[in-house]
Amino acid sequence: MADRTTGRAKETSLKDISAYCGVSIATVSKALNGHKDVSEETIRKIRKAAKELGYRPNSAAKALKTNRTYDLGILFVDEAQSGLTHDYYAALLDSFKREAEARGYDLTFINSNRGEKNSMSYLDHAKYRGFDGICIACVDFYDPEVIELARSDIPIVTIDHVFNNRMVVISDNVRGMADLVDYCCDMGHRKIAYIHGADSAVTQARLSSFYKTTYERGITIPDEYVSEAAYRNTDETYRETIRLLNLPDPPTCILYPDDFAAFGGINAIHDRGLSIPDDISICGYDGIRITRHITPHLTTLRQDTKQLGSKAAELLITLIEHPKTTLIQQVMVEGSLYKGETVRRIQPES
Amino acid sequence: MADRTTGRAKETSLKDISAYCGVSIATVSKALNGHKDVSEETIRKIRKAAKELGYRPNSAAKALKTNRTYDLGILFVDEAQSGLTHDYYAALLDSFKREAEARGYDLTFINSNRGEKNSMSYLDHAKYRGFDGICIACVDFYDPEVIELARSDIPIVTIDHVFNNRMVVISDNVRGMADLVDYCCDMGHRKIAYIHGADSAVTQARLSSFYKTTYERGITIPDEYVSEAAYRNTDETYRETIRLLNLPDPPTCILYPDDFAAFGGINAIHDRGLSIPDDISICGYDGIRITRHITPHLTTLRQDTKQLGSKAAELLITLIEHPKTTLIQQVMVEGSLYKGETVRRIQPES
DNA sequence: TTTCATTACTAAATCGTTTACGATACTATC
DNA sequence: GATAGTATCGTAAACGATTTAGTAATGAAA
Repeated sequence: MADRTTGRAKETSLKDISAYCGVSIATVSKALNGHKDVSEETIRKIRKAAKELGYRPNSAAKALKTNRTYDLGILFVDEAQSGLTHDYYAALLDSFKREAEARGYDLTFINSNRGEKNSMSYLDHAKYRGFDGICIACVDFYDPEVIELARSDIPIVTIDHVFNNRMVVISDNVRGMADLVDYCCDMGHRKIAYIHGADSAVTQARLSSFYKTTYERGITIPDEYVSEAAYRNTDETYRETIRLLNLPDPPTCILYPDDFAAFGGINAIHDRGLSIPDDISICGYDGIRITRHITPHLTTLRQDTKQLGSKAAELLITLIEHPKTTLIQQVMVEGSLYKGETVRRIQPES
Repeated sequence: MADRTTGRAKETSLKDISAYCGVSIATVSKALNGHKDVSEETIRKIRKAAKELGYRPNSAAKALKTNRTYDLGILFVDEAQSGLTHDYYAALLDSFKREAEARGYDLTFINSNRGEKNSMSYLDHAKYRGFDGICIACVDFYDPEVIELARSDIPIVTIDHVFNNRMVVISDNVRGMADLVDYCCDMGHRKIAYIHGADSAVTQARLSSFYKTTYERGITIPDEYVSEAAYRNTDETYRETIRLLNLPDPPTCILYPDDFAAFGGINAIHDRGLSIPDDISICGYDGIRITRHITPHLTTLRQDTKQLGSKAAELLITLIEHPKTTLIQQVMVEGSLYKGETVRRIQPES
């Protein structure tokens, strides 16, 4: 028999098995789900029949009855350039996906079809699909729709942004930036500039850590050594790098918002006829793959995306499966310094 | 009232609205779905109640009844390194996602939880979730499970691999490689080497196009100019590049499997103290973002991922919504040559 | 012999929708 | 005034599963 609307063959259901085996639907269900009040023999019979008839459970029916979908929603907005095509987030998503799937959960993108006839808010969409839990990773955290979602009663884990009373996995940007700055100082640099990314919780953490660490090392950072450039924007870092190089007292080391943006600086430095790291040292941030495949290898702070993603999935699923006993927590994931070759050891001026 | 298993509040259903408005559930359903046998007034009343009570449809119930999920499965296996963290595929997925969501479809990853207690084949999983359609993008196309899926009765679109009687969107690798080779020839190169990727339909298309185009330009390619290196593997391209440079009669131009792999060649060339493009010319393939942000800009063939992804989604959804009238087709998407700066104009030897 | 557990099974309700079909009332036509 | 047509709404079955409560049979304990 074929479905009228899709034209596809009808799938076999519990009813078919029950008719085939001469037992009730309830027994079939229980047998297949491993309940104990079914005899060994009927279990065998039913299992065999299920295989023969090509039975596959129906997630919609199961979800309708149990209120569990074993499907996780991921909010991953790829406006402009952050998102799927962003190495850091892509790696995060990949790791999250792996862990979730290993634990028996599927992944579906959350979206609000703005502009569509039946557009829904993120929350509407999440409720509509009945996600067991949600991961908010790459998004404008001040978007009202995101906040609405974060305030809902759906289990949620967030990455790199703290919401009140919600689970969160954060990359330790304070420690990361401190490691980076410490390394530069250890290499003898005292004139360190920082071109930081656009304002966000992440940026703030890195920026304050930058100031704190340099201060602790007895370094005073002149205002003109610190400026802003959008993440992953090479044009802006190019411009800011030129500005830094033009300074009467230019820095000996420049920190960039991220690895990709660092390429803007690399170009600016080369265009000036200078060489890295002989004439000037640079650092990226993130530790994307390409940094280890260029010469000289880019000095950077590698964020542990594998850990971040899998930990997020682990926490979220624990929260879903043990809502009472799981307490909301905040997990910090350390990155690791990748020394690379773009920071040269210099003799500090006396 | 709260759900016993999840502890979450119960969602309002059509029944609640029907009670609230004093009409039948059927009328509420019809009113909300825009059927014409409901009076304007009751529609208004029901719409208002739905808003007040915070009604949200339940996708599981809808799917159960209608056999339509408005959910698309994507097969996107990220073994080793191809997949989410692969620029080309990530861009593809992004574009596919955009188009699908704009047309009212969600995206869920297909996976077979191998090794898990309830592991399913790709097909089992797809049937279980009831996807309306499937996109197979980045995967081993000779995997028996993939073939089983491709033979099923589910609407499918494939990217870059032709299955019998299935829709497919392919990047024109023949034309792309021809454009690339032609450009190199136009720049005066006659000693062109090609380090191609591992065997696949894509590789074969590029390789045969490479031979055909060079032949047409009157160039004979010695066997030692052609060798293999895995895609996105810089170590292997490094090794092969060194080999090429050691040749008694080395090439003046080297073509790489992809942009990323080209970095292995770049390193090898620099390590030899040679410069690009003054001493040797190189080309990548794909047109990933970074190629336009390094100096010199990498000459490459930019694949139109935006078009590939959106076209795939468009075709698939058309097939889903008009199964009778839609004929299976094969769509070819042209890439575009990005000239960059890594191929130098030379005087061909006489 | 009666009583009580235990085992193996079933009936039926239920989850939230959609939809074929029937029912009613009103209007227009002859 | 009988008939047909139209507009509006309701009844009830169905989708495929889970689960509660209950039945029937068996054996053991009293």
